[in-house]
Amino acid sequence: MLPTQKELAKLAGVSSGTVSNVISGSARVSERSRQKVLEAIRILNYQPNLIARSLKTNRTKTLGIVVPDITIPFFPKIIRGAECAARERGYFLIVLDSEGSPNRESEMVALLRAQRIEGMLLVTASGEDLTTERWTALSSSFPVVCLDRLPADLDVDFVCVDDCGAAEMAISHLMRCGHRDIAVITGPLTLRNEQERVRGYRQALQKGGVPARRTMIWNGSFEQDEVARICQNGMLRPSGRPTALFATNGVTGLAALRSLYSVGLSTPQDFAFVTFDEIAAEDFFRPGITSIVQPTFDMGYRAIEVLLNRIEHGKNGRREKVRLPATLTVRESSSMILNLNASSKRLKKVRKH
Amino acid sequence: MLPTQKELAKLAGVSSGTVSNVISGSARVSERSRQKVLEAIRILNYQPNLIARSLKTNRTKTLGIVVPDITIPFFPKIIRGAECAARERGYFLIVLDSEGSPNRESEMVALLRAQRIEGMLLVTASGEDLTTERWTALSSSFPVVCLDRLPADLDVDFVCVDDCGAAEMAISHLMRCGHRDIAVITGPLTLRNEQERVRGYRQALQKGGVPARRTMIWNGSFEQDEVARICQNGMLRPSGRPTALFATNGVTGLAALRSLYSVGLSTPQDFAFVTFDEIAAEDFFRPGITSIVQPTFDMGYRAIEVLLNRIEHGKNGRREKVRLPATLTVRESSSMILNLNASSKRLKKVRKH
DNA sequence: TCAGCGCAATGAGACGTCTCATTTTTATGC
DNA sequence: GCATAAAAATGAGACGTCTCATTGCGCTGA
Repeated sequence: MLPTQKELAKLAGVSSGTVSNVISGSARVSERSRQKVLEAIRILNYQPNLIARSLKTNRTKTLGIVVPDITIPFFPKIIRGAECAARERGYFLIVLDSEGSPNRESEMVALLRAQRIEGMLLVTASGEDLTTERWTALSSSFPVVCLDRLPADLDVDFVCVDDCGAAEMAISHLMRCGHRDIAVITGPLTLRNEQERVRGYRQALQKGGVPARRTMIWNGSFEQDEVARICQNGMLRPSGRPTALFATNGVTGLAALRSLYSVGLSTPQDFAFVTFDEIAAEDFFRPGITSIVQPTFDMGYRAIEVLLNRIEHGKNGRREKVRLPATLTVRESSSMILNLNASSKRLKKVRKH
Repeated sequence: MLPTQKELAKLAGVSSGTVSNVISGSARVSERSRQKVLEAIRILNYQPNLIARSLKTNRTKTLGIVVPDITIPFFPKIIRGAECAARERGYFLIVLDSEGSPNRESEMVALLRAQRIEGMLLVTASGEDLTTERWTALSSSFPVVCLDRLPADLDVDFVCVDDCGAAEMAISHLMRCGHRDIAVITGPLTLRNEQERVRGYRQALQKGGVPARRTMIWNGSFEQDEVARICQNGMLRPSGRPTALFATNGVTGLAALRSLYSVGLSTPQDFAFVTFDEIAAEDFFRPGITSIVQPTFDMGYRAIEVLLNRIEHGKNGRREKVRLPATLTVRESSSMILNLNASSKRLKKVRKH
């Protein structure tokens, strides 16, 4: 149906080898032959069959990226950066969604393997599940670069944000506003970067001379209901209530905020709030949410660079470990200097309801 | 490197044909041989080479989707639905981003053609540019289903929302709140669905007995600056100012809102506001924005169904034209009954600044 | 004129799979 | 035990491309 090189050869009156040489530019061809072939290409509207080429060359010029949930805005932005870098270097990018399930993640990787892709970016769905064996299985067929979420204690190429430093920056900011009782609500702590962010939280408190208390570290998840329960318990308790809340990721942060609003608490009146990731970047929405903004495009872009490095310049050699800095965008949810009296008065009213 | 059927055959002690039959299930194989082959597959960790299979069968089981901007939240949601439907039917989905450029769009389609995909969903970047010739070029190699944005006057398979009806619903809602001076800010009117949405706007006004005025129809775009200029001009003019604004898409709507807030106008105090698409779905952000919510997942899902129908059951036959209903989510940006006095007083204050 | 050289062009073969015509094995009935 | 039919297994060939060893050709200098 679609024209082949053989047909081009017949039309141009040259051999199939010459046609191939014109198309791939892999050998010298006389100007006369070249023109005849190009003309034939034009006439037949020929397009090389990448399938056949891949079979012969054993190269697909295709990369993959697996993310846990493409509808979380964080990931499309990363994908954009990755796709851009891939295209610039002449590679395709296949996007797959593991829907947060390690099983589906393995399926996706198997599919990519069957498609003979040359490398993959992985934002893993599994945290602790990513054991050495699983990692070996995942990365046995092609290079894999981890993105955002890192497997614990494995020596792999990765690109992520300086989670610890960013969290520390956020907490320091809250402390400068007068807060001492700062709670943190986390996602699943099986994820390495969640741990790092908690570490940054602790570190900032320590530097500020405030002891980190267990009752202020709320081990949450990505589940709306679970986060709601935890946050409501923590915020409405009679004593030892935090004046500020830090969420270690956007999904959890949104769930926390949603749940607290639903019981009548709001930020910044009742608690200061800072979250990793942008929830609503638009400054005219109230409350404006102070956020740690990750360099999403760059993360995707750099990750592809690391991956192609690995693909094109050897499998061995030191793993690249890239940590990009994040920035803090201060908005009203955290910008007020703490006033303990006013806030505890308001809270009493809320509790009466 | 990766094991092949030939190696399986040798290990299992059967012929390559038998191995193939076991793997593809295309012919009867004795239980004994089947077990031997399965065992060999297990031992060698064999995975079929889809490249080679595709070359032989001329089928890739791969579909494509091209969207104008993956970072607009609307599209990932569609992609999710499409990916889900594709996977259920055993197809891959390659996601590409045309970045709103018709040229890049053509490149992407060429790439997909070279990859020998079997069909494609297209949210076209070009509006008026999508002439019959261009369409023929795009769809000459495989079936194409248009999504969301439709080419004008072409008989194609498509899935979109009932744009006209949804817009009509939004405007009727505003009229029920007492508004008569309702402006509409559009995206590029080269896009067919933008036209449809304006048509719905006109239709609602007509049904309500209000003449549509040219000064109330603001022909905008996706560009922040252009939308800002238009909206600020329209909203700050001395007389004939609209009391309500309807945006025909989320990108334009966000730009409009941003620009009006930046000059001190806000909704719902100074103007009622309704937009196509969700800008911030979270109900605790103020102002809550009344929005037309499209069934994004379903759109993607249905589009794949239509596409696979076309692929698996013949290229000919009537084009499927699917229009899904959208819903209106009323929030505070439009929920107040119009009070002309209050609003004009506020406006004067704003203009003085 | 012709050997020697270098550039062009050639076309067979391979990549891993599936298909299908053919051969071999097994089962059945007498 | 043998003829026959049915079932199973076989392996060569093709898909479209690239590669590479070989051939063809024109030019140079002796």
